[in-house]
Parts: sequence; C-alpha cells; structure tokens
Amino acid sequence: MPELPEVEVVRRGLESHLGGRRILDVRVKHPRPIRSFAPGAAAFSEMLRGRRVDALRRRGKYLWWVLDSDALVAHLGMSGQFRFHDPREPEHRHTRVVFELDDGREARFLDQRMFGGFEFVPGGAQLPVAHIAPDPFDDDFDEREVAARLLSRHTAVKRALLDQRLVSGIGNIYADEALWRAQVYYGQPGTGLGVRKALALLRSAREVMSEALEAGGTSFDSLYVNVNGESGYFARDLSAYGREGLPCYRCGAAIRREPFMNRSSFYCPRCQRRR
DNA sequence: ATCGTAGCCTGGTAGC
DNA sequence: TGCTACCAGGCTACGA
Repeated sequence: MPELPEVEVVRRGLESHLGGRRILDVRVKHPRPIRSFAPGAAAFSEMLRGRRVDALRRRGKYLWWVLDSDALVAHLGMSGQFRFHDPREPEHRHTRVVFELDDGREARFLDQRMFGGFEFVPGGAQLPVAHIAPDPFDDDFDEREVAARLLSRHTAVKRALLDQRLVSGIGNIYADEALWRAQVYYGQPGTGLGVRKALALLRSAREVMSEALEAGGTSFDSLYVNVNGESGYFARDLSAYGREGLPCYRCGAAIRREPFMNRSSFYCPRCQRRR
C-alpha cells in the first residue's frame, strides 16, 4: 500500500544507495514488471547496461531514475520494494529484477503481487509521467485550481481524491485520513463541498502525508518497507483507516467501514456528514 | 467530457 | 487436512 509518503521514503533510500552509481547489468527474473517495455527482457538489460543513475525523482506515487536525458520510471504498485544486497546473499523468492551496480552491490526489485514495474521513457528525464497531476508537495501544485476542479466533480469526493489526474500521491489510506481530518463524508459529491471545505481537504491531505513521511511511512506488515527492509511507524497514528468499530478520537462514535470502489472506506458517522 | 467498473496479481485467512 | 472464496488496492482499459 505504498502511497506518496512511502514512495518518498523509498526515493530517499534509492538516492543514497543508487545515486551516482553505474548499472553494470540487469537480470529480469520475471517478465511481468517490464510488461510495458515491448522489446522485452534482453533489450531492457541492453538499454540500461553501463548507464549512470544521475538522480532520483518522484511525482505522486511514481519515481524515476534519471539516466542522462532518459528516465527509468518505477511504480511500486501494491507490494513493490527496492532492496540493496551483497550478491552473495540469497535472493528472496519475490525478486523480479536485479540491477548489478558498480560498487559491487545489487539493487533488487521485489514485488509479490506484481502490480508494480518499470517503464523506460527516452528523453523523459524531466517529467516522464506527464499524465499524472502534481502532488500536494510539488512546486507546480496549485491548491486553488485543484479545489476548483474538485468542486466541479459530481462524483464522490473520495473518488476525486484518488484520481491521479486531479491530484497525485493519495491512495486509500491517506484519502480516508484526509477526509477524517477535514470532517468530510467520503461519498459527498464534489459539487456540494464548498470552497472552504475543498481547500481544507487538500490541506489535510498534505498535512497527513507530511506527518506520515516524518514517521517513515505507514505499514501494517512486511509488504511495505524502506530500502533497508524496515517498516514505518505511522500506522499507529491513523485516525480512521483500519479502525472499524473503534471510537472516533474526536467524538467517540464508532468508526464505520463501508465498501467503496472495490475497497473499504473508514469514516466517523457523527463528525463526517454529507453537507 | 465525465463517470463507474472489470481485470490484473499473490498470499493470507476464513469457512466448510 | 485440503479445498474454495474472499480480501487487500493502484492503475489502465473500456463501455455507457
């Protein structure tokens, strides 16, 4: 369940372990994570061999390795991880792609569910994911403009929050947390939100993700870890997500869980009401 | 243009 | 014990 804070934790880890390193070789152990690279595994390795990682950038939940003017885009999906190892260490069974580095170590991409993967974008170093909207931490993020677009959506406000073309980086967990903080019901249509609430919601999203980043990210199990294999601590600070039946920290009412968009929505029935 | 859903994936767990 | 069904959910494709 990596969302913006978790991806940023990973980006920072990659920056310190991978920045400035040269790729000696690439071993593709499963075709699924490079499904969007049509030429296939051998060409993928050939493309990357000998190249240096100049920088690590991120927008929303996407991160990319800057290789001169090109970009190697990575998405963690549900369960993607990067781990650094000595080549003599045994490979975990979910290891999908291995990058051999010029410092004698390996960057291993693990992904149990394989929703994640790589995409090579020639000339894409600046912004290889142009279809993804700026996230709330991006210099290009225009709070007023996003709020206005949110207010024009007839659909449930949570659906809009999860739409990466409107604002990126927010997933199911932080959507519920932002809605709880701003006291907005997830099923509330965007059109009825009001400009003050819309702005409050976006600020709540930024706030909660900022706090989660401070804590090293959210994790319930070993599926999400940083590049050292460690979990973040934000799970214990969640106010809504995963708290079905437990008392709301604000008003004491029991947190409710409802199915929404093939997943769950957690909210307080008393202090998050439809306007 | 906007909105909503199916499908991709694996492994843990609940239920029989 | 061994089987099936379900759940987790980010994203794309596609139909209405």
